[in-house]
Amino acid sequence: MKPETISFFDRVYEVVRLVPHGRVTSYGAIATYLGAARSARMVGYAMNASHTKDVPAHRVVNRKGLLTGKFHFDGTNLMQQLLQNEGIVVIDNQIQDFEKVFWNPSKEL
DNA sequence: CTCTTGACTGAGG
DNA sequence: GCCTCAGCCAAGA
Repeated sequence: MKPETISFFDRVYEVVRLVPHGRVTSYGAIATYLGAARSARMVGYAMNASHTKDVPAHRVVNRKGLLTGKFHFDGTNLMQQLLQNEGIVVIDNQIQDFEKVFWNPSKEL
C-alpha cells in the first residue's frame, strides 16, 4: 500500500483498531499521534464513514470521556452498551474513571 | 478552485 | 460549572 494513496481517514481507522480491548481514546489523542494535533475534528469526521469499516468507533470519545458520537449509532444507547460490554463503566454518556481506561497512542504505542 | 460541513478543542465570560 | 465563540483542516459537491 502506498502511503500516498492512503487518505487521512484510513490512518485514523488503523489507530482506532489498535485501541486495546477495554480501553478508550480521544479524538485529539489520535490526531496528535497522526501528527495533526489540530485535526481532531477530522478524526470524528472520519468516524462518520467508519460504518463501512471494521472500526471500533465506540472506543473513541472526546477529551472529556463523553460519548458525543452515540447519536451516530443505531440504538440510542448502543455505544454505551458496547463500552460496558468491554468492562468500561459508562453513566449518562460519561465514561467513569476516564483517566484509568484512557489509552494514549502517543505514549502507549 | 471555492464553499460547506463537522463524532473537536481551548479560551473567555 | 455552563455557555458561546473562534480556530482548526480534510473531504466532498
